[in-house]
Amino acid sequence: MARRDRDPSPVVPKAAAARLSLYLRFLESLREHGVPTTSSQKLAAGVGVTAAQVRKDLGYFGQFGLPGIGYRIDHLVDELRRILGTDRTWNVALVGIGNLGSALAEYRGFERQGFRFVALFDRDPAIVGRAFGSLAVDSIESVEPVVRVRGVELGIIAVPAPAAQEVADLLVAAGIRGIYNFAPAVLQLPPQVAYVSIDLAVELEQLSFSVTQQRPT
Amino acid sequence: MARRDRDPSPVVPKAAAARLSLYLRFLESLREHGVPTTSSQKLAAGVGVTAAQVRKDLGYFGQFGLPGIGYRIDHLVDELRRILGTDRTWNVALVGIGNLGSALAEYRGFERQGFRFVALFDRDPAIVGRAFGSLAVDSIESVEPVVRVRGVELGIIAVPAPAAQEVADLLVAAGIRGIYNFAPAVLQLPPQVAYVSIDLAVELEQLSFSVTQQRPT
DNA sequence: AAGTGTGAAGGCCTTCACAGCA
DNA sequence: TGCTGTGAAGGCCTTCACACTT
Repeated sequence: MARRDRDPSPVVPKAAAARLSLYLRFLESLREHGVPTTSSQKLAAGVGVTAAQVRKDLGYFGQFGLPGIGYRIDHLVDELRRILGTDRTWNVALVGIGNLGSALAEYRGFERQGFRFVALFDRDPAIVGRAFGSLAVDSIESVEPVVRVRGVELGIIAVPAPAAQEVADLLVAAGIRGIYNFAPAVLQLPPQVAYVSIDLAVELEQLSFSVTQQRPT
Repeated sequence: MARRDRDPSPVVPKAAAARLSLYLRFLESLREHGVPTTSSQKLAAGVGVTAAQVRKDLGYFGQFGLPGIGYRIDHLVDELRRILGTDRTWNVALVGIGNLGSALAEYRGFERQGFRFVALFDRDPAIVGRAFGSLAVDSIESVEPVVRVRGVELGIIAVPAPAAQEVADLLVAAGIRGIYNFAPAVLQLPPQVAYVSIDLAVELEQLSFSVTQQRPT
């Protein structure tokens, strides 16, 4: 007996989605140089993949190219932004204003892509109240009301590993929709909350592994 | 006609190597709690993969388990460190002492895994000379001699995107063996130089993509 | 009885190759 | 002619299943 609604939306390989951001970065830099169109070949060379892969990846989301011509950069940039969800502004909260958190709070790269910090939290009373630009650090106690009032949708966790799960639970309880975790810990989250995790030391270990194996990544 | 030396060393899936670090983190935390042994099942639950995957991944590097018992944690930690190359200390140089670079210079997580900063560089005269712990920031001009004299093997790039390739070239010319890049740029490097790249904003875009698709990563 | 190590099967992702369009 | 879009083929990675070990 056939099941209805089996796999309702197009299945996009996770790896393909990850490359979309790289394509977008490269297209933006081309646009800054006034280039009007490009090809899958040039795009591929710019981000270090094959031309077939570029076409296949874009093909999961629609038809954006012109046979014989290539891709109109303005158009493809708009489409990629829409697909990635960065054609709008996201309200972001940052929890943990230590070394890494402070740097993230001042990092300009997020804002450029449509991510805006609207709340900063820390547990340490010596840090609560400190100002970053026009934003003041709030106490971790006030996560729930602040997240709701300011319409925070994404949370960034930059606290020590032992506190990470607890912070994640707070953010989830406050209704956050996605978590970006820098703590070296694996978080347990409900399936409806999106999750991206980066462990800076793990990545560095991958480098020492590559060097040790005498093989470039 | 058969080719000699075809594929001389065991082929390890890249993804498998990446998980080794996660296994190591989890094992270290178990050890801190005084646990003497564990199983592929428990290890898998701790890092969010399947037990078969754990056994397969470890199987690429040797036989570390005891049938009926599991894995001796002390032993497996030592083996993983050896495999990942973190059973020794690595001398690391950090280039670009802005917000992110400053945070990385003070981040304790690297040292804990055997990575030691022995040189800091920046182009800005206002930053050169500033001290981080016992380390002073050197001018970018002195990369080559400093890298050679202090035996730097790995370089971390935390400069703006337009300067990243130039900095990478300097590090390569100085004889560095691996580069960890935080700049939102794709670097061209000779094949013998290992390469790991993280774009913090790209990862955040993956989060907004997941939320937009209403699908957890 | 419990749990590893591993060939075989399966599935997903990448590469190939070319029809079709500008 | 140049380049995209896309089925088909190929390859890599994951999952399965069980022989084997303690």
